[in-house]
Amino acid sequence: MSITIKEVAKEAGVSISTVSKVINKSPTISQETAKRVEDVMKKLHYYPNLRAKNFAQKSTKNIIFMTRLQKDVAFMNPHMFEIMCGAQKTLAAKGYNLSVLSIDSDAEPADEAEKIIAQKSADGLIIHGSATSKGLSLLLPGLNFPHIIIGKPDFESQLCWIDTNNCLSGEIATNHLCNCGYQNIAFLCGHEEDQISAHRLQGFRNVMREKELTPVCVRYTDSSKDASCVVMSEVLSGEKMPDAVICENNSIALGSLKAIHDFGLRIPEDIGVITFDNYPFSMIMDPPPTVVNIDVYDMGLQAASMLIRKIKNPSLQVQIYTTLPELIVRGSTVNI
Amino acid sequence: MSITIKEVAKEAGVSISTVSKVINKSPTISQETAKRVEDVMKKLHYYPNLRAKNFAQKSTKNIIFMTRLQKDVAFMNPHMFEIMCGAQKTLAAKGYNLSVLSIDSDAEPADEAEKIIAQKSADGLIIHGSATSKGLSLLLPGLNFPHIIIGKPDFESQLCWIDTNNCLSGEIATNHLCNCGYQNIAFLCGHEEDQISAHRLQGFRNVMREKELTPVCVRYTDSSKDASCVVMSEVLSGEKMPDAVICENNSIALGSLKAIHDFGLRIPEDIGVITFDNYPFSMIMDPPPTVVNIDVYDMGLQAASMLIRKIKNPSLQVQIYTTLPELIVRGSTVNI
DNA sequence: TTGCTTTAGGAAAACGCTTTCGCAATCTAT
DNA sequence: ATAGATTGCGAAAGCGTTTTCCTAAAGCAA
Repeated sequence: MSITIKEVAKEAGVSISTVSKVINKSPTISQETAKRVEDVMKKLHYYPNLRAKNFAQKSTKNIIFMTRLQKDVAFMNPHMFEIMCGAQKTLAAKGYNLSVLSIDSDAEPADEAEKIIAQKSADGLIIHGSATSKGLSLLLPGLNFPHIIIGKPDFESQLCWIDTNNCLSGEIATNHLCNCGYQNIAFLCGHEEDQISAHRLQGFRNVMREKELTPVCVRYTDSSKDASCVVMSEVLSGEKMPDAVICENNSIALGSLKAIHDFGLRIPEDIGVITFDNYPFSMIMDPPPTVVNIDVYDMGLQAASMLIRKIKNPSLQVQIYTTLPELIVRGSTVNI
Repeated sequence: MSITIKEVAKEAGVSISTVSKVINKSPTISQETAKRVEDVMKKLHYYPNLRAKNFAQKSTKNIIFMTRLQKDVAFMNPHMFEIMCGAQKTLAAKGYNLSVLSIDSDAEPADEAEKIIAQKSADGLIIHGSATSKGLSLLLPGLNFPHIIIGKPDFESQLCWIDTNNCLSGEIATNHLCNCGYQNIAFLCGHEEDQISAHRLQGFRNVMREKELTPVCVRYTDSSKDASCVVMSEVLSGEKMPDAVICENNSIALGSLKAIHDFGLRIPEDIGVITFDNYPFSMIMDPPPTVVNIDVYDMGLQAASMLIRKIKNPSLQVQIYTTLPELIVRGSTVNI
């Protein structure tokens, strides 16, 4: 058997309460006693049994990251893991553990959450947008269990959540183009119902109106390289030639780049291109595109620290944190 | 306070031992009693307190995935997360939890492992190659703690581990080219000291010798698009023109593709290209390359199930599992 | 000195389960 | 009918901590 608080107590000639108090740095123990006990702990390689500790303290120091995982998700959605890494970092620093729970595709997140809470297997929940549901949004507010929702802009609830401001991203992109001197700007959207796309477009329109500029056009396209290449070709053949284009996502940017090359136009001299989010493959695009990015790692950091604050101070009210988009200027835009 | 086994016992008119036995499906309880207790549990929304259970059972049903995380790791190394996802899936199915622990860059993995074990905060360890060390390899065998190492071919120890067979991958790639009819094959390696690169090259040499073919050349290059583009150009300008090239990684393939295009050669008709590992960005390469891939998700599945077997049957001896590479034929090779 | 306050440390209950052991009650074989 | 085996359930100890009280000793003011 491994060594327990009892052995430490005996070896140090004190009671187990005293050892426990030393472990937990209670102020009612004298310096000398504490020192003596600590020395014994070191000598015996004693570490408190976390299971017993959690049980006695009625806490787990465990945070569950609820999400939906499936094969290839890491390839398709690295952002989710960046968030997770950020969260893990903050949590570890605060003495918490992060564990990962995938909700099966046919399971209801609310049921899983209920079970976690009833089982007391975590002190808090970080819920990724992919694992949210109507049921969850109805359940959580009544439960008074620390949690935070990440990145589901259309998830209506009075919960703590953290998200990006895609409208602002659209504004930043547009402003950057204008500041570079581009004036005739086209906007290539993803699906019409997509909230993210809609918000980015909104930001674009805001700035254009403010600057009293008229968009060359706003076009919707499938988020595939081929489809967006076709759409971009049409735009370039249109009556009004743009000198810059905002692509709502990386796939669209990829298609657009191809169309522009096929037209024999130079980027960024003849036409500027800007898109959103920093995907790994954007580095191999030619030229690497200027993007408006959000720091998802930082989102994870923030989410975790909001959660910890909530755990330590349960009376804390609903909080919303919005990560600020950052402009990363690369080869697809330039001052003209 | 939330509801405990005691309330269930009282409500069902049985002792708490009986309830416990029902929870744990002990065969010494009659059908009727079990049914009655289960009904009460449902009615009261009772779930056993996992903290208490873990404490009493001296287990945690928790597996720690030890690795090194840092900003942008999800972008740079999606494979690690695919492994994690696979592991999570198996673990969840077996009633285990997966938690993620990142070893700080200046910390020694052995110390962390020792602490986990002493604290009894997990039943087993999945150790990613990035979080291994000499110290760990010395520590673990003596500890008799269930663990498994993933994907560090140069990590010498008598531990359970799981890995890929890169030599075999090299053989598969070479065989595929030969089967297509390519005969004059060049091989572009990464760094000379890199084990993975060396093994793939070894596989190439094995097959070439076996088929009594002579490599056009074997060249080392930096794993950057530009460097490998230069090297590939040199190869193409060499005295013996290859009709196929094996690129040891995706970056090298990218550079090679560019060089080949610049030379006005057609892929796959004039020259075949094959590389390794299925990165997301390989889909946007032109043409999408044929690759020899390893199913890392499956690696995670396997790792977890080996670990569970070891936990349930501690006398199990050292096991090594090697994932089989799979050929994914895409547009960069063809029968000629 | 006396009585009061402060301080340091110990005794024991508590946390909510599991598990061992024992004991009736029932069944089975003779 | 009786002894032995079997079955179904309960009593209680145990898991390794924390935490609440309590007490003895020390400090202090008068």
